[in-house]
Amino acid sequence: MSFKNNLCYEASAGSGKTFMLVVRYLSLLFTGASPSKILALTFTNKAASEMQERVVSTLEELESRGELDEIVKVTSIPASEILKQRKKILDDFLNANTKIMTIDKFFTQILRKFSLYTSLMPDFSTFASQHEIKLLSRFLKEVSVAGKRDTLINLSLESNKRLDSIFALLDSFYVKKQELSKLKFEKQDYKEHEEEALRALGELKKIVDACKGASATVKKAVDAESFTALSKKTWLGRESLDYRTFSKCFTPEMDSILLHIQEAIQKQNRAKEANFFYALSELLGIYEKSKKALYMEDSELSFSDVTSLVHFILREIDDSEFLYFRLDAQIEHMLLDEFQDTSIVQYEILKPLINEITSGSGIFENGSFFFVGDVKQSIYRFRGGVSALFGVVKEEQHTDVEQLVTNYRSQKEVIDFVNTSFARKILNYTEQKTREDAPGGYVEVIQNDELVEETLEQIKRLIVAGAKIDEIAVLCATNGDGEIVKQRLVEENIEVVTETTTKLINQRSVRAVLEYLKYLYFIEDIYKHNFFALINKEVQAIKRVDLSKSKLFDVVKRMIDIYKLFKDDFHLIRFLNALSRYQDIEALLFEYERLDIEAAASDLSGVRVLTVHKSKGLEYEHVIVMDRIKKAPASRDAIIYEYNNITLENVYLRTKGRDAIDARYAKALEKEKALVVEDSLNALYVAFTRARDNLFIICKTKDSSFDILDLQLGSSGTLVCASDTQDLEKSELEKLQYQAFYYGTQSDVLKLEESIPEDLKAINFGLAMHYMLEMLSSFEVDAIENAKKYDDK
DNA sequence: TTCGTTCACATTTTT
DNA sequence: TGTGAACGAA
Repeated sequence: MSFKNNLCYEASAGSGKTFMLVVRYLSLLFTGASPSKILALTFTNKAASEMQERVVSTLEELESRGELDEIVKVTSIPASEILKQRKKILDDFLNANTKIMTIDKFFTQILRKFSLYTSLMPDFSTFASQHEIKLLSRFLKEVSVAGKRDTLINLSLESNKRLDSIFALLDSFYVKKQELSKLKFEKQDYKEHEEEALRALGELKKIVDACKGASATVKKAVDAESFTALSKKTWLGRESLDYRTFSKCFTPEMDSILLHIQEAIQKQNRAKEANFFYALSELLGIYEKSKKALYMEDSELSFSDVTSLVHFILREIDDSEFLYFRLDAQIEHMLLDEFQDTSIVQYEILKPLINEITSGSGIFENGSFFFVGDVKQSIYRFRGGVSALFGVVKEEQHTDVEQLVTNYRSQKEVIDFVNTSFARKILNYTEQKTREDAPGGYVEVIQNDELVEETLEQIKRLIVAGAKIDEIAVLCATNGDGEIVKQRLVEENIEVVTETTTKLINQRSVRAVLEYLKYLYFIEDIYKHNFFALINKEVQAIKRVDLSKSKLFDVVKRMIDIYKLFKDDFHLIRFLNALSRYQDIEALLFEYERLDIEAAASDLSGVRVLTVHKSKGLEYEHVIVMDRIKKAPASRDAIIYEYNNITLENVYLRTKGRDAIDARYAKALEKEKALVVEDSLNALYVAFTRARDNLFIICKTKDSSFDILDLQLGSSGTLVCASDTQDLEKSELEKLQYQAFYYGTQSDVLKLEESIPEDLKAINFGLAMHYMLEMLSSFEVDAIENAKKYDDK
């Protein structure tokens, strides 16, 4: 096998994706590529640091690592030669400015480099989102100035949407701006269609009125004063009115009237939708302008701002050849992880670079392109990920495709279960193969509406069977579910590590404090009631506090004393700590939504509780997948984006019942629904494939998220947890290796062990220093403190 | 008994 | 935006 310059792996769960990424990376190093010219992009910081660490640890222990054989195969360099070079390669890697990072970080770096093209200062900071309240007020001001207030008000009234949801839609348009630019929206008249529909309804009414045995129901059915009332009638979706309600009065003429009404409504819907999108795109310009003004002012960008700006810079600026040249000079090889989660814009940004690399001309003569992913594990559509991109890109770039089909993670029973569960549900599902030395495993599907209790039972059962507590993971659908499980386990004195991301400000105790402060500030009874509800006490009067005279911290502390609240509550202690960053109560009340601090993590050791989404890329000996406690929310994205492969073909406004009347809309809706089903299937696939040995699935009887899989209740295999003797052997083995490392005779090993920590520290310090100096706004002592704070996230 | 309508109600995933 | 319960009518 020779090195392939343009290669992709379809890597199903547990098939050694990270292994192959590391092999690829190292193969490049061993064939002479400079580490600073290899761009390796991941989606999470966790994955990026894991890869960085794996590269180092693999190099350190290369002679005993499986990667070595694979590198030999890929590079055709003999093992002895590779081992000879190992130390130099490792040194080079540690000393180089490596480019293993998240895709967002990469884009942020590009933007910093070229920020002047957008009149931005390079020291901007990035957040998940911009300051919403500020943005909103700015936007409203700009709308006024532009004389578009009527547009906004009409849009809100006619679509029956509140300002905040309009705002959300604007943002959604902003994110997809580039894709939407191909679609044109025009203003249309819809009133004529409404009149037409009502006129036809009148005819229907006449027939019913003339009918002697007409029931009250049928009379009510054809009674509608307005178009809105008419559009709510459920019979509109019928093919014929020849059914119970109309039966006594039915004439064939009624059906032709029905058809007539349906056509009018369809036209009205389409016209209104066109108007809606027209108005939305009119306001989009203002929205963008406000966003821009705000991020210039605050030097604070959201992730989507960064992406959108980078796209703008690389596309719109005349000098783009020069820009790419500057980028290119630093990148020859590209490795993309989890490619199925990439969004269209992200790909559009990378595309010119990839094209250059795959065409193999100029400085890219020796360049290479490589990506891995698994469309079955695409669960980030809501964030813009388009899994169809995977297939399109491998066609577009004529990439060699290889499948990794052996699962090195799980035992046979788990793999068999996953195969049978998903083979009939996922199109073109490739069966995963079991590795020979993993014939065991245990899977049980349990139905019990007491989800949390059942989960607890299974955890106890695992512990009794000898499972180590750190090797047990509970995967749930939402962060809230995770919190509930955690609390229950704590009650049972079982140690828990929550990896759910629950914001500090969502904690009960913190919310109570906030409600209390809101009451002091706004003096609205609602906050008082909220406060006492949150602390489980009878509502009583709250003593007023002069907020201008007391320090925020003291006010809160006194209040905690008075109400004897939440003793030893870690969340509250964290919150008190965070209070110092707010100057006064106003700053707090208007800014706290953006407080990004996460709730205090519990123990270091214990049962892992996390969401399925969080669990991606992780693995555990024993996995319990718990059904969602609450029922799934109804799909409520107001805009349906219709894709054909990766091209945005059309947008629709989600309207109840419209699918019965409008075939085009029905098709788009069906596609959207299929994608939603695919998302939930993929989420389950991710969840099930986290398990190495034992997998428990706990379903409820109604509205179960496992319904789509038609699982059989029952168990297969035998429940075995790593026994004590095995554990002993294992730890002894580890110990031996460890000692050899320190007291071994090979001097180079010893030297390596000594030099790495220092080198890393020195390198990191150097990088940090360099970066800090870059961020320095002026050569003054005060500026240093500021520069130190800039985080290159 | 069954069909149809209306009303009240519940409600996510994250770089 | 769906969905189950409750109610009303055939």
